[in-house]
Parts: sequence; C-alpha cells; structure tokens
Amino acid sequence: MIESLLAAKTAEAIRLLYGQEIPAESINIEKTRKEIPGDYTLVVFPFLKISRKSPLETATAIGAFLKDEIPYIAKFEIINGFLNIFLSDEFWISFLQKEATEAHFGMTAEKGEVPVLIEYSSPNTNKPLHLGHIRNNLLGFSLARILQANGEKVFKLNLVNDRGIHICKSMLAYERWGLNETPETSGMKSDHLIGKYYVLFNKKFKEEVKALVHQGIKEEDAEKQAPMMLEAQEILRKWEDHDQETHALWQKMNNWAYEGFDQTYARLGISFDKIQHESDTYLSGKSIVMKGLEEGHLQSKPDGSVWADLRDEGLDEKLLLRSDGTSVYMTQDLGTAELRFNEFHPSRMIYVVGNEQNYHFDVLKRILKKLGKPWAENIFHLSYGMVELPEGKMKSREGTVVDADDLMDEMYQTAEETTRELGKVNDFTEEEATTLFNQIGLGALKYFILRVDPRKNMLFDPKESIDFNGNTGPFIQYTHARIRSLLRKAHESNRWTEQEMTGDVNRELSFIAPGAQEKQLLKILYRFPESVKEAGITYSPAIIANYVYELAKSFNQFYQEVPVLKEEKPELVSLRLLLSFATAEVIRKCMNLLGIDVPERM
RNA sequence: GGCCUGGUAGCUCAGUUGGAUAGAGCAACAGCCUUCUAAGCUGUGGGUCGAGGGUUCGAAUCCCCCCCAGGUCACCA
Repeated sequence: MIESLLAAKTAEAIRLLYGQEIPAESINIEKTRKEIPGDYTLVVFPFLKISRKSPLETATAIGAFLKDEIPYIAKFEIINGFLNIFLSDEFWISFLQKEATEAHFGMTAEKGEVPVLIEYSSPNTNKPLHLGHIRNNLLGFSLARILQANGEKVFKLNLVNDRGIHICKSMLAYERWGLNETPETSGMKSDHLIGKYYVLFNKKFKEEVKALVHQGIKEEDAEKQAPMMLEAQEILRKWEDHDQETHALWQKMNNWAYEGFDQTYARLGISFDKIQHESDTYLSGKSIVMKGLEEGHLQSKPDGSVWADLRDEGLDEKLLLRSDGTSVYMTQDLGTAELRFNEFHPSRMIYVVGNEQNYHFDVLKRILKKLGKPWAENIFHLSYGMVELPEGKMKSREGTVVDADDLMDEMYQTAEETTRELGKVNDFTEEEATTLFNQIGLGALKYFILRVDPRKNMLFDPKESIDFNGNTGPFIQYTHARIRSLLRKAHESNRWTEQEMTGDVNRELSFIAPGAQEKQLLKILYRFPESVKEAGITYSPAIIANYVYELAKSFNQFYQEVPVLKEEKPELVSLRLLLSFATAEVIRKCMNLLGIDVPERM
C-alpha cells in the first residue's frame, strides 16, 4: 500500500529534518479531494510545532524529501498547509497491469484453521420469513463472504427456534381447526400454512380475552387465564414430557416449516454450514448454571430460582432458572455458546441478531465472564436496526409484515415488466430471461437493504424501494453487463483474446499517460482491497455496497466521455480495455461479497 | 425513570481514526441516443449537519448540556 510507504517516509523526513520521532501509524495520508489536483495529501499543520517553520516551508521540505526517496512520486504541490502528492503515470499503469487484473486482486486466501462462527437467520418455526429476516439473512451471508475474502475460515450457523410456547400456539390452532389440512390439500407453501394457524390462534385468542374483559377481568389477567393460553401451555408441558402424540404433530408441522424455509433460502441464494435446533440445545445451559451456583458465581433464592447478580456492574439481577427449575432464553444461550465453543474453538462467535436484543447479549457476555469463561470476550453481537414500513413497525400478529416470498415475487414481476418494456430480452430464450429477471429483482432488493449501515434502522417503502435507476443494484449490474458487452465486441474484432475472455489477462502495456477519466477509475480500483478490509473489520457490507456504486458511477462517466473501441491509437485501446476489464472484475467481486449475481447481458 | 442507538437536502442514504467549498440517488426542472447498451451521462435549484456551549490553526466528526425518535430494562423468546 502506497499510503503506508508515504507515512513511513514522512516519519523519516520529520526525524531527519527536525530530529523528532513520530510513529508512522500516527501520520495520516489522505486521498486528495476530487476537485483538487493530486493523488494523496499530507496535512502538515500537525508538524508545525515540531518544525517551527511556516506551513509552506515545512511542506516544501517534507515534499522534497519524499520525492527524492520515493520513485513513484512525480511531483508535489502545496496549497495552504496541504502537501498534495502526484504519483507517476508509471505507478498507475503498473498497478493496472500487475495488480488490478490479477485474479485474486483484493482477496486474501484462507489463512488458518481457527474458524469464525456466524450465527444468522435463526427463524421461529411458527411463521414464514418476512422482511426483517431478509435483512438478517442478507447481512449474515454477506458478512460471511466478506470475512472469507479477508482470509478467515468461516462457519455459518443457523439456530432454529423450533420449540416453545409460540409453536404450541400454531399446533393448538391446527389441532382445533385444521381438519388435517396439508400443504398439498391446501395448495399453500408449507411455512405459510403454519403461519395461517399462528395468525388464527391470535385471532381466536383475542376474542377470548375480549370476552373475559367484558366479564370484568383485567386485560392483563385475562390474557393469562384465557383457556387457549392455558391449553397452549399444557401442550408445551406435554411436549417437555415427551408425549408421543404431541411430538408427532410438532414434528409434522416443523417439517413443513423447514420445507418452506429451505425454498425461501434457496431463492434468496443464502446457505448455512450447519443447522442447529433449539430443541436439541435448550437443556444444555442448565448444567453450567448449576455449576456456577456451586462455585458461588450465581445465587439462588428461597423459591429455588437461580439468578446472576449484575448489580455491581450497573445492571440488574438476571433470572437463569425458574423456580420450577426450567430454563429461560438466557440459559439456553449460555449453553449453546459453550457447546459451540467446545465444538469449534472459534476465534470469534458472531451473532447476527436485531438490536432489540442488545441488552440480552450484553448480559450474556457478562454472565459468561462471571462464570469464568475467557472466550466470552470473543462473542460479538452484530446488532442491526429494524426495517420499518411507512406505516411504522411491522407486527406479525397484525398482518402488517412484508412477507419474504411475496416480496421476492413482486421484485421479480417488476424486473420482468421493466426489462420487457426496455426491450432488453428480445433475443433471450425464456430460460435466460427468467434468470435475468431473478438476478435483477433480487439484485435490487439485496442492494437496497445492504447499502444501509447495518446498525441503523432503515425505512422500506414498497413503492419507492423497487427502483432500478440511480444508486441501486440494477445500476451496478447494468454497468457490469455494459463492460462485458464491450469486451465481447473487442473479442469479435480481435482486440481481446479468447484467453482474455476467460479472465486470464496478462497484458503488457506500453507506457501511456492515463487521462483524467482513466486515472479517476484507477484510483477507485486501487481502494478495493482496503474496502474489503474495512468491511471485514467493521462487519459492514454497506462499505462494499457504497464502494462498488462509486466505482460503477465512475465507470459510466468514463464510458460516456472516452471512446474505447473507437479510439484510434492501439495502445490506448489496450489500456482502456484493460481498465474496463479490471472494473468489471471488481464489480463482480463486490457484488459477490453482497451475494448478488451480475449478468453478462441486460 | 435508568441504560443503549440514532438525528446530515422535500424523501432514502453516504461521509464521523478532526482537515480544503458537507456528497450521492430519488423527486423537480433543462439538455444529450445516425457513434462501444440512454437501467446511462451532463447541468440547475435544494443544507444554521436536531439546538446551544466548549476543546483548536481547523469540528458533521471529540467533550458537556438540552431537545426529538427508536430500542430495552419479564419466572416471554
């Protein structure tokens, strides 16, 4: 990286010129602002106290030193206290030829055997996936790819919440009103069938509560006393007692849910390395809690309940075992965390979970530390914001959710309409067209969600969100398709070889000064590896999304203003083809990190 | 009420290890297709970066205080 070289040499300059040691890491080399000529900028104000000279004198001295020491520097200019450094054309040409067109440019090969665990998705089996899950799934999947690109060995986990009172509610409604309906007889997607009964439960339950309230019972109490709630709790007890009939129904309905989820995952294009079920892990936390109690890290109360006391850390007490000895959510997570640690010995465990659970994960870490687990430090909660609709929050009970499958259908339809209107698929086969509509529809959806900083809440307006112009997925896909088309044309006219078409590019360039447009693109391409790194450090696919938009936009400007195949000088044609190729490759890689396909034509 | 996030153009979002005149897209308006894909490009208008104070050569960015919005503080998950 040229920045670190510049920083190191600047430190050296200050040592030799002014006799003061400054760590190179503390020196900030910035990219020169777009409107100002130059490639990199050193702000000299911080050094004035050391140099005891004017900004101009200080910048001149440092600039001269750098230019002598670093052959890549062509010249420098000083504006106020800003030392603007110009890299030579040779530097940029060499970068394009040697690095940017390399197959592994920006990608780090897997470095070790110690995995990073990423848990994401983690659906409940009582209802189909909705928009909130989509954000979760896309973030988790993209993050996995980003960490892989940073050389990490990644293990993707999905912990399915397949037990508990909420599942019993669907089961109860199905038993009572289901008439043995199946996905086949109903013609419904299997997870939607389950969702139907969950909604039905809530509807009937509400009626019961209303009736009780009418009799003069307080709403809070009515909710606890309602016969349906009591019955659902009874089903849960039977389930925990391994009642055969209950388990059979539970199994049957859960399988429907899985079947539906698998279809949705496949369509979304995401996957997991391992699926864990809460029904298998939910008991595992109990033993650590008991051990913690014996060792005096946890406390029991007279009624037999067990608590972690976090009051000295500014938090409250946290229940870990109920008075009847059963475990709560936190207990399960303690157990699951230890199971995972023992199985994988990961360097980090990342949980992709919504920000409404910030407190939960804060407490989880603190309790694990209290229990003497040193690896608690390696737990990271990737806390993402909620997706809001124009009307406000989504509520699954009130049917105000945006269903994942419906949304993908809509995206597909809009993609198809728009694409047909533009006449883009006139010479496509039906199969090719279908693939393209999927790519565009999903590309728009995924990009729309991933370009926003994960931790922020975001607004999803169904009408405005399905846009294919401007800062959108299809815009970037289109840029890629444009370049590929250019390369195909170049191939037809024998200016891009068969071998190069396969991505194996190793072309010697004669030194030609890149123009302003070319240089602008080269500078953005040069930043690709650092963007990947930064996205990995901050766990933020949004960094990649915003980077690739900037790249695509810059390419379109270049494409508009500079001829490639119509250029007369063969050396320039060669340079521009190489630049276009490198851009397409980086676009493809970025989109791949986001889990988005790029078409060859559109 | 305590704790945690966030507040940037009409709308959706970038930019926050302190740097030069705060950027994109959408929406509005005006241009550019006999020339490599117009899902594109160019231009115009639009901002007290929630308010106020402080730190310094320099603050959207750091500190303090206040306002607003969301989340959370269950023997729910």
